Amino acid sequence: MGAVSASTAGLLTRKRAAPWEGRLQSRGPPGYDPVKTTGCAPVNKPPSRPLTLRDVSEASGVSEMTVSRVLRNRGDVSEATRQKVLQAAKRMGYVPNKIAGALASQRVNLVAVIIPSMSNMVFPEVMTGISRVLETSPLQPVVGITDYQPEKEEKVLYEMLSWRPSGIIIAGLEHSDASRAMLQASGIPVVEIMDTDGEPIDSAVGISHRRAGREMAKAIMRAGYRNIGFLGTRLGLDHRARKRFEGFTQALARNGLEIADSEFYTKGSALGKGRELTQAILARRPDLDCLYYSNDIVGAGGLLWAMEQGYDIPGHLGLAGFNDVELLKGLPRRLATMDSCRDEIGRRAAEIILERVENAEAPSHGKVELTPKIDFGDTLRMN
Amino acid sequence: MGAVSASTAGLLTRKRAAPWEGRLQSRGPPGYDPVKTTGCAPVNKPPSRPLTLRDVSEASGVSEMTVSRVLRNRGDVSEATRQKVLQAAKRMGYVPNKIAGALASQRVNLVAVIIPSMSNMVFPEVMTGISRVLETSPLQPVVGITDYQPEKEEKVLYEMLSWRPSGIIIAGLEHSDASRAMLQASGIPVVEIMDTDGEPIDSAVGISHRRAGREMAKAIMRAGYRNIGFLGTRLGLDHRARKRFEGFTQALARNGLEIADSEFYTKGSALGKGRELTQAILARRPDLDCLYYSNDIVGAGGLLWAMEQGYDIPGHLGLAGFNDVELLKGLPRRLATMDSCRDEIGRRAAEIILERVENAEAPSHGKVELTPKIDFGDTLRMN
DNA sequence: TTGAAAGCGCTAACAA
DNA sequence: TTGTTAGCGCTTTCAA
Repeated sequence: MGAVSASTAGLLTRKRAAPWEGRLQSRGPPGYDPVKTTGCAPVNKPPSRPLTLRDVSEASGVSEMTVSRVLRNRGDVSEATRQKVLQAAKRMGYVPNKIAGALASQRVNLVAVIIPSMSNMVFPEVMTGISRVLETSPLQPVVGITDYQPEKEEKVLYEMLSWRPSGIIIAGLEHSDASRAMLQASGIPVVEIMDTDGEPIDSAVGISHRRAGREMAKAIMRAGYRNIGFLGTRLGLDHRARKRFEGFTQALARNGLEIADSEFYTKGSALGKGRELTQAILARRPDLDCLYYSNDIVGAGGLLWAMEQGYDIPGHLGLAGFNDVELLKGLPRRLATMDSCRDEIGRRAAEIILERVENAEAPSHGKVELTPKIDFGDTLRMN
Repeated sequence: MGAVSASTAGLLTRKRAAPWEGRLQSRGPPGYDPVKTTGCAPVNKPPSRPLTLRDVSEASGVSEMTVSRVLRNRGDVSEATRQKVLQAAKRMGYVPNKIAGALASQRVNLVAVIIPSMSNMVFPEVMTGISRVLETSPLQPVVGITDYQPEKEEKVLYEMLSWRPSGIIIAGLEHSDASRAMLQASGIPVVEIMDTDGEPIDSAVGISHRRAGREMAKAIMRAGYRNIGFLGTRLGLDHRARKRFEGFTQALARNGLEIADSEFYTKGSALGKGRELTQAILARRPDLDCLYYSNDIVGAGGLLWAMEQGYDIPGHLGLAGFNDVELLKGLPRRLATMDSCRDEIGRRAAEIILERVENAEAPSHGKVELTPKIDFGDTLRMN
């Protein structure tokens, strides 16, 4: 997702400042009629130069400053003047220049959101949570993608910081030294999301993936499974998947067990890979009685394949994934999984940014660790 | 997806201007060491005020102007001065202020990309195509989401235009009058994507969804199916789905057929809905011999359900979707579908923007209509 | 090769 | 309630 949605405070509705009085602002298009108005589009001279406040000022016979005030509904302006300005702006199709506004006010109502990928549905869902909260404010999210690469994270971060956003939400706690330095030096609120296994730079909201791995291991062992395989993306790029794996093996180890076998993949359709890898691992180790997948999509592939093969699930073969993706709701059986609290992570992160932007003195929240719950679905014995 | 990736031209590598000489610029972080450098993070005084060019100028004893030149590698600067400036900038952790730069140069290297949603995997895939092309240039995509709502499109568009981007890529050909007016008045290149059934404002890249619907109808009829049902999202919000439906029914009509029954949904897990709706429609009309879905995900749900029920596919029941999503590759059978050319649409759109940004005189490309191909998969008879 | 001056379009702060 | 005056941090332009 990306820069999203203006909020609704209305120039045209005369709504005066919201909670953001004096610190933040927002408004809808003054220069254009509401949706579906037919006819009366703005004057149609192909403009060589974009319109400025001065143009509106001249056209309306009101000083630039007052025009500016009307357009932001700040300060007291007489209703008459107000209308004059609004009409002129609307007629001309004036769109304010935020570049200039931001430079003058030293205030940029953007929140940089830096995430590894958009193809992994987890991140769009986090974005949804973020957007929902920011929509109630004048802040807008702007997204940068890192493709799980620290070098790219560095570049994207640098690029975003050069726009002087009001806050940063960034996935993960692992960053290059340079990235950490930039974040530290930025002087704006930073919320690291998705993970709490590590030291946040400022605040962090997420779950402990080590713990998630441990909990799932415990549930699996409690259900009596003993020969356990692990399937997933190649670890290393994805710190959170790696931490789940670590937590998982650690919990097994505490009970004197270890992973019997594992399969990893790097690219390709996750669902398709789930099939292939499951087939491969079970061909090699037909004695396996439980498979833990690094995410629900590979898990779903495995489930489909295993069902076709007629495996007794969860009786002789248990299956578990991670993420609680929406997609699972349409599978023939509900795959056991663990909610990764994506929506709440997004919302909490955005709330922290909002709070810090409104009150620069507000203290860091430190780590906010959410607790994911196991959903046994139909693919794991329950005890 | 969102603002993505800087390109790689290197301050530190002395690479002089690329094809963008004089019009565009880009560079990597000067103030920070490359990834994983340990130690020597920038000086760590919590900065009350972000650093400016003047700070670097003072620290290096070089005029602001020359510092600016070095940092953008523009104009001739002696190697000695160059090094002095670079070192100072790096040591201090200076990050240039693009707000100021953009205001002064009247140039903003951003391309606004306005799409309905991120949850529909179609759009992230288009974004990937766009990013891949823009990465070779100094332009960066910035995304706005409309949730399929014209009012929101208007707001997002207004918001984005107020940042004075260099170009706009926007999904669809249907916009409110106000939005059209803004696009027209913006004076920047506009590429409407995904659809070619209609009149573009400037350029358009996409496929004809009416034609896509017709082609699928013809293929279905050619294969001998006669009692055809339609399942999908409620039409109206999604113009492209509606156009496919129209094309589909139109082609049937030409052969004296019409849709025997249909089911629509608005929200919920698409896969889950695919199951439910398929069950519902076949319960009501057991005589149906083919189902056309408005997208592959609902189609996949239907396929899974129908297979469980033991339907003879494609013998007694044909199934077809639309979009060619990656996900299908892991299903027990390959659902018949049609590629929507998402990657190419993204790439072509970005290329058009690039061309127009480099050469303001370049003519509009008008409509670029791509041709999707039917993939019969395993769920449609081929004759 | 370097520097000085003049804005870019807007808003903060103050004056009227 | 309205207007005036200075910038915001950078780049353009022109002069040295």
